[in-house]
Amino acid sequence: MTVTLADVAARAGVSAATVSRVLNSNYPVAEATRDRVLRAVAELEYVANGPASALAAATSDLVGILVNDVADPFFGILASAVQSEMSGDSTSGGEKLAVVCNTGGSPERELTYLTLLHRQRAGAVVLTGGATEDPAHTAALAARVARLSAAGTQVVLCGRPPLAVGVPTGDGGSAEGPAGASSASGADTGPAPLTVAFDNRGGARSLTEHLVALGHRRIGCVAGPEGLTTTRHRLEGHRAALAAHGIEDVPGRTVHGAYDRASGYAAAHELLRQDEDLTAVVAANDTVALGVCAALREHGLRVPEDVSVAGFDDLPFSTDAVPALTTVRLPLTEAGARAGRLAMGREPAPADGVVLLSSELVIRKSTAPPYS
Amino acid sequence: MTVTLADVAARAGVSAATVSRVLNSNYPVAEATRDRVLRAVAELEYVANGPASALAAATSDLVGILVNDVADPFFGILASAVQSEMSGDSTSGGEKLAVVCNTGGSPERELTYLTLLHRQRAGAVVLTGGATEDPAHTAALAARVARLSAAGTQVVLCGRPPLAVGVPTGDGGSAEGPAGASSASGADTGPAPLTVAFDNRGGARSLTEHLVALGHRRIGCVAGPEGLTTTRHRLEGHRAALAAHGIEDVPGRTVHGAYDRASGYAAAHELLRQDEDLTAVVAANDTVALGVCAALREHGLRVPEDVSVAGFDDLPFSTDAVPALTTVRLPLTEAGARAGRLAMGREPAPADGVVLLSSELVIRKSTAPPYS
DNA sequence: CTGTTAGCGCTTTCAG
DNA sequence: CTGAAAGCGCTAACAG
Repeated sequence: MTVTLADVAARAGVSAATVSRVLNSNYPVAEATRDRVLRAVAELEYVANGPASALAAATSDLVGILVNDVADPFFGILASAVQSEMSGDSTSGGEKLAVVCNTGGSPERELTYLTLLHRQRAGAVVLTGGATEDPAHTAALAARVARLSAAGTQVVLCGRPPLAVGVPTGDGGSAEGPAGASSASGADTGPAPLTVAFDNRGGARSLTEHLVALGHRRIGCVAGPEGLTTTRHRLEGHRAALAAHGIEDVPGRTVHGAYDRASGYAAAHELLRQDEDLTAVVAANDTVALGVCAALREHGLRVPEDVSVAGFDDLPFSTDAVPALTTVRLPLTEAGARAGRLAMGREPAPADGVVLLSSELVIRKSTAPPYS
Repeated sequence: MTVTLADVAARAGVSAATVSRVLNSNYPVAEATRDRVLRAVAELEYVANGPASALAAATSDLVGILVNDVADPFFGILASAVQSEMSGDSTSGGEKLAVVCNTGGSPERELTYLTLLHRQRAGAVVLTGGATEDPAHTAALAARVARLSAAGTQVVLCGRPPLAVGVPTGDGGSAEGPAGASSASGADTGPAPLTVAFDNRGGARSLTEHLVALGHRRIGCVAGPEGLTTTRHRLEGHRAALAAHGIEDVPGRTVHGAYDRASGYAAAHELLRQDEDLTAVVAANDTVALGVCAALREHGLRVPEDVSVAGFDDLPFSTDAVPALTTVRLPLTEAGARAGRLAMGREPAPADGVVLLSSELVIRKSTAPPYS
């Protein structure tokens, strides 16, 4: 049936052990023998059995990348960067199978994938995007991550805050109830989770401050879904800017919604219904901003003459929008690349395990001084 | 160290076989026993060893999705659809690890991933996006796919034409040279590769015909990268429309480039240099069309008053562009879903193994009759 | 319904 | 430098 190591060994006239050694090049083998083996491998079109190697070696060449939504360029860019850094880029022959898993923003699927990856004994896992803040989920996630770490898997969080550590068993409140008889205490805590975070708070703050500096006072805010770290941080930054300038944070001026265009569209309508005289709107991200612009246009409002609109992330299409979007640029590619390198141990981890990437305000055409 | 099946068996007071049976629920087990086992699993926080199962059962729960560029929404949408259909959607407990692999458009990486997936004994693999037409690569790809099929992996091509079959060993020309002593002849050819293809040719043709019907005669064409099936098909459709209406296909009016914005931007400048009087431009896809629009605007040309522009794919942002893009809608989500179902054997395969999905012309604001 | 018995294909000491 | 042998953790016949 399918060609095995033994077949190759037989054809090359050596032992299986030798074939294994040349294939993994982790042990000295005579030049001549190596050639013979390699030839046999080619002739037989041998393809190693990954599961078998993984089982025997207790480690696999699989590394995972979790994203909230593959169809969203934000994650696509991040994933692409992480991935190209993880795939053994022809440097060390260590071919890694870097795979991206789509959670669709569902906390359950996130946990499921983590388990699946753990099952496969993945060498590393990077979790991208904002984290759900529900306590039960946070606890479950921390537990999964701890187990992964204990199993030797390097976990890297990218685009979300560091995980609260030291969450041992026996916590109250959690729905599940893993009982006592667990493994030994302490000891094997594997590699500590690392983090590459964005300065969402600072970015949002400077964005709103830009608007305030322009003269805006009645600023609407289309925030992301509630219960997501990213949403909270951006909102906090926005509010901090408002507070710093003595502008009242009117509740009705903030609306929550998904990170997509439809949500921006609906939110803008809602915002306008609450307060017809808004002079500016900060959106949860660029995609949402596009939806906001569309809704505004339908109301006969011009951007930025009548209402200024700002996005967040600076995705590629933002520059093509009409008018080009004022936004906050997040170093997505750098973040992904560093997360990938950290995961592969190709970059020294910072002492506190956290890399904070700064954001940059990008002023384009969608914001201007208020008309009236 | 890590908890194994045996540990669970011991704790539950049963044999390993029984634990395996309740975990895989593929064999009758007494209710009481099952509960006992499940409890032990929970208490011990047991996570099965995937590689070990895969080795013993000779199949893994890994399924792969190859895409040219995760950061491109076209692939993101496709991948997302395929993936949600592949992940055991809570129906049958069969949790699959659906992973997407980013080839970055590189033929070599495509082959590498195929090998890696084969190594992992993936249960299914879907290859998305246009295929490279280089003969050497096509042969290598066909060989890899044949080997995957022989290994029992269901291969599905999505968004690319069916693979030419019957490519046995001993072909001339190929760079590599797998020698004789291969396996037995014929016999175990596993599941035949399936295909879900788009009607790129027809879509492109109707798009150009729309332009011709509007009165355009000097139509520029920004085609995708050469040597890609998708590029060739769309170009053929465009030319067929031209020919059908007796319009000369001036060579200088077609420019090739990548499927990205920058390429559209550069191509439009190039096109304008060749022929200042172009009245319309059909772009390789929507993203490219955006680049074309930007370049046109820089030239002081209005869309669609001075020059009409059309895209392809109908990605989400096309409707938000100003003006909204006339384009050809490809049923991306349906294609991905069907490919996923086909891969999982959840949908009967058509007799000839090919599902052809039709495209639909979407007329919006970026095309209009020529000015002069 | 449940336990026993063999491996799955590879890596890895441990001796040559 | 190379071979022999002992599993890695799980599944899959077979017997009970």
